[in-house]
Amino acid sequence: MDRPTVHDLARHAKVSLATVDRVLNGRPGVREKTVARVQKAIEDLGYARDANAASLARKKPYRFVFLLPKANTQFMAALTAAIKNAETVHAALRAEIDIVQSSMLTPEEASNSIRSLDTENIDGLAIMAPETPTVRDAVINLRRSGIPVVPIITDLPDTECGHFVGINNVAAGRTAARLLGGFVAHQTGSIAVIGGQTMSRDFLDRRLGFDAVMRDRYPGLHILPTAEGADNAERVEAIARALLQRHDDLLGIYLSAAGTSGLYAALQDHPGPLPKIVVQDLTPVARKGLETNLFDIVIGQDLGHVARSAIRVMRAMKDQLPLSRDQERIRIEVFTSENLPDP
Amino acid sequence: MDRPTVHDLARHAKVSLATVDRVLNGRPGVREKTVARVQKAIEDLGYARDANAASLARKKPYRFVFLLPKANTQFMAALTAAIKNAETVHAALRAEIDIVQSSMLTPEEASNSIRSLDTENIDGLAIMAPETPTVRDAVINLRRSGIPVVPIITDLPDTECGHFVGINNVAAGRTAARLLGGFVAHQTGSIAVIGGQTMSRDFLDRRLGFDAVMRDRYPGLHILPTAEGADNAERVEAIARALLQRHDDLLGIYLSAAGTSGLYAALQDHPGPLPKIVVQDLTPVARKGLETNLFDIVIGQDLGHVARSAIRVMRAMKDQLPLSRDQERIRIEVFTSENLPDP
DNA sequence: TGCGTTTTGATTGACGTACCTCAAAACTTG
DNA sequence: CAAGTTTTGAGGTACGTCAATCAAAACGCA
Repeated sequence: MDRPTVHDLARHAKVSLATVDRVLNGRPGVREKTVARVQKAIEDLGYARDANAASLARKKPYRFVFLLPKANTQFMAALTAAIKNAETVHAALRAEIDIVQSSMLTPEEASNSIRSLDTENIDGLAIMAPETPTVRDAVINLRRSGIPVVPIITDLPDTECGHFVGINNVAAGRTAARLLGGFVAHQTGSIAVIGGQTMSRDFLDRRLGFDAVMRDRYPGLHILPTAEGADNAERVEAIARALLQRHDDLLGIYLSAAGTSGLYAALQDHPGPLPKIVVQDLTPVARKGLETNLFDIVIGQDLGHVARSAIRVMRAMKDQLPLSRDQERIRIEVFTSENLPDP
Repeated sequence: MDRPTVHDLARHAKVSLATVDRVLNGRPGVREKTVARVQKAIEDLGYARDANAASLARKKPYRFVFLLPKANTQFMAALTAAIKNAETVHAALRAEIDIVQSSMLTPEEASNSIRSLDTENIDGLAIMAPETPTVRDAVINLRRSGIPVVPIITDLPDTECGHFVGINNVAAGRTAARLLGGFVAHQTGSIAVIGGQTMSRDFLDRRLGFDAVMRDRYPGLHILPTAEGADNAERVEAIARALLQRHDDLLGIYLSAAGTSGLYAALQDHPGPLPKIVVQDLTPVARKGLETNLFDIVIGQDLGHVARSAIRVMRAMKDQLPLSRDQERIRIEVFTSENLPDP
């Protein structure tokens, strides 16, 4: 009934402890046949490494890297803060976290920043990057060389990563549409969507979901062509001012990317009734927007949960531990001024 | 820079390892003066027990009890399932979980079920119970005798428990009001609230929040007197049918307690347009209600998170470990048919 | 002061894994 | 089949805590 140990593995596979250890920790010098025998024993006995004993015995801490795009947004500030905080909380896991921020505006920059990582001394990589072929190749390379890679915030499909840590962005867009639509469905008029970086998968997914629900559930509303805010507050502000001025039937705006403070500024000194506003991510200015009733809904994700989950997932991948899908699922959060958590 | 160990404590407090161990694990036979010296050393060095080493060395598992009201609702079924699941996920914590369900319909029953626990062999208690003076006294008794107690789902204020695991129910009610109000605010008509057990603090808090937001933000809507659904599907069904029949200006219903299947049944065969529906807790029937568009919004909380968090909190209290408020905060979830998680 | 009692010290062996060394055995290759 | 290389075995130490033992010291009390 007790959990099997390495000793049980050795006995069952008819090899020595040293060999089991070599297999478990990927050390060289074991014939394939023997590796297979040990792995069969792992299967047969349902062995799972005792995480407590492992991290106790381990001298060197794990070295995990978070590779993030360099952007001067409140969202990125909140994300890096959450990662740093997770490091201290997870001190028991003996994980050292490096946050690497590098410009990823072009596909070349993005894949270069992946390739320039010191892959020798890395136990895992959590990455937020645009989905381009070069990025995909660079990530697949890392995976093939045995390094756990976990996409966070924005998914990288078809990169053999196995697990994405972040919300379902299609569902987030759908939710935004449902709430915004529900608030204004009794009227006829137009709805605007302000987007971000075109290469960014998360933004594309959200728009996809938003458009689908608007089309199917609220056909009476007119969706304006998506404006490119480029995650930039000034651009977003200009776009928002133009929208407010030119469309007197504007019922709602969904800001599905960064640049929230631009929208806030535009709304702040707009005379007359405001459209319903849904924005993405509970940044400080988004919170202020809710508190001042300029914004109605904020769709978000718990960045602390994202950071902690990414660390757990990298560790589980590194040590071939099972992970609980249930615990690692990041939930879409819906904030109004009524349910803001304490800052 | 390394974390201090028991050896450092012993040296700093000028006592032996054995004495440090006695203090740390509450074993008898240490003078108060010496206890104080050791505790000062803990303070000075910022010592925190290494959870990995502790759970590795520990022979006997922790014994935690979840004391829940006996009720044949889908919510309770989901809660017990989540607790059982958390036990297997947290196998590494060496925690054995007992779920005790006992009737708590009267204050006497409730406090009796607390008193009848075998407090000798318990390392912590997670409790969901109505807030009555007798319950409060029983809980305070437990706390005074050194047993960690954690209220879950519904809070027990003023019981010296230190931490509540569950959502802010006032905020949940406020959120329900904001969304329901937002959906119907352009019309005039009435809104119904169906409640549950009167003694239940969570339900009272939700109604409080709901009423406040309705009053302040949507004064045009008429709130009908709260109907007592008693967490019972048949009663709720009867109430809902009566509401639908008698109030032809009924714009929305907030079901803030159990009995969701009754509401579902009443709506299912109601001819004509339906009011907007907000229900509490993502039970199977609530999910079906969203999928079939009978319900609009479900307010919930992640029961898996509640169960895991309660276990972590009990363990932290038992071992005097610090806990991360951030990680233990349970978030209010807002579900629509657009963001239902995979079952 | 001497007695018994309480408090403290010194020491030891788990717990399950990581990581290291050295030697023995099993293979390969010419 | 000998020489070299690769693979395997045997064994030990360490990680930080728990839990227990036994002896020594400090204390209270007559």
